[in-house]
Amino acid sequence: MNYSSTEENYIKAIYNLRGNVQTVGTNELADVLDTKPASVTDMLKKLKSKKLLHYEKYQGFKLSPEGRKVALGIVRKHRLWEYFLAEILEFEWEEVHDVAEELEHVSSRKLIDKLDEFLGHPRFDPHGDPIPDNMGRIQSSSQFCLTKLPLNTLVEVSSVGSQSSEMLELLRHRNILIGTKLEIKRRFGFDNSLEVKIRNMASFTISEQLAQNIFVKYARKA
Amino acid sequence: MNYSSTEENYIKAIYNLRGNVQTVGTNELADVLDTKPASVTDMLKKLKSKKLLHYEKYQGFKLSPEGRKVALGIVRKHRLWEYFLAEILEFEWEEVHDVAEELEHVSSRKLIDKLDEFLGHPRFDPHGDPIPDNMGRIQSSSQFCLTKLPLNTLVEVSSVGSQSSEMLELLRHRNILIGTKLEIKRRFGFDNSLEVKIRNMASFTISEQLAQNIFVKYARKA
DNA sequence: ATACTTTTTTAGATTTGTCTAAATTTATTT
DNA sequence: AAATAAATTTAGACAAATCTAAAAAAGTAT
Repeated sequence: MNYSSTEENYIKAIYNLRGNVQTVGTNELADVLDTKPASVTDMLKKLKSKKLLHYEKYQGFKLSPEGRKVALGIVRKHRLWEYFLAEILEFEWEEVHDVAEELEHVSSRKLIDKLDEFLGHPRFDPHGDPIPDNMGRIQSSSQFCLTKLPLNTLVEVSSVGSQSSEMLELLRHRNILIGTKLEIKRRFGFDNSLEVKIRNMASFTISEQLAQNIFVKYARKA
Repeated sequence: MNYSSTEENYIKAIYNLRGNVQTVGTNELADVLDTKPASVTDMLKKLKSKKLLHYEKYQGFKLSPEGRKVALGIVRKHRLWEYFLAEILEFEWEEVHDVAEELEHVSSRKLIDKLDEFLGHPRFDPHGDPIPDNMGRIQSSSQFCLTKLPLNTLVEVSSVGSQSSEMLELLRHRNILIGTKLEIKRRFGFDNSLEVKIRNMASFTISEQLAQNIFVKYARKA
């Protein structure tokens, strides 16, 4: 099945609003899509008739399994394009979102799988959000980017966002490896650099660019 | 100004039908756009009101200078994406067109200029058609691809479509340089390979892939 | 120059996605 | 539980791009 850009934007917005768990409201969706509630209602009927969501009037709505699959496909495209723009075309990371909003609606399946391959199957986009694979599987959300970590919380490094040898060299030099336990002591607003503490070591600071490529999960204090 | 995908497709089709010289007919345009003459008439009025073409009813139409500028912008995007698909993502050259039809409507100017830079400012797409530069200048049409050359016509190599060192090495080995005079003696339909003759040398064959990267202009017999 | 054919345009309808304004349902107060 | 507020849906309209069927203009033939 192929869906219009508008339909895709609705699906994606519903997905982004609530992974898929709770129910979403009409006003809320109108708000993020920058449109009117009446327009949302019209589209909901259409998406329901295409079996992309569960919807009963006045009762809210949520994606169906099929709708979720579509959403993950769009998210995959969006995040791969963001990665391409930032890593290959050297866009600043704040600039990538709007362009990716357009690119994500290009429909060729082969395009996106070839792009994925060319990029080396990255698992996270420049914002640290996970990229679904070509089967629609997404990294468990218990993992997140170091840039989003609250202070003084012990976590364990679970993956890195790129395989560039320069970055891996830097990580090795800092003694940051998969499984390393660390916490953030301070955040400097000026350049978003972070002061990092690893047990038994003096704390040190790392740049925002590096932090964006480090993904962690909560560590049991054990 | 930003134009809809549909408007862009009309502009591009008019441009492709006649560089910009003669007048185009309604039926003819309906035909290449796979739509009906009545729809074409409607769109002509709209494009005229936007000053993208000269049009008087029943008298045919052609692009205005502004329309031509828009057309060249779209052609540039189309051909750069084709080049990207073929050279970077390793699409077969017959596959690139349809995907580029979608990508060409992505509007970011920065995207296309960064892409151009990343690709090394290629001057020809995988079909041998020239890529307009970011000022809308296009290689003079007196230059064309070796694959489109009639038999037994003396031409002079004027440029090559890629700078890959492997290809340049092969060209050097064949004694094909910018300025080399040659003619095509035979075309083999099976694999589209070409038998090439350079003065004072035994003729030899070159592959379709290589021919696609050789651009020539008519040589004065001098 | 009259009749026929082809091309082009008009008129009116359709689809998609949107809107406003009014009506309806659900939720919250008191 | 009645009144009020908030969220949601309906009804009717609009713009973009398309279509069909019919009318008008241009071109061609005899």
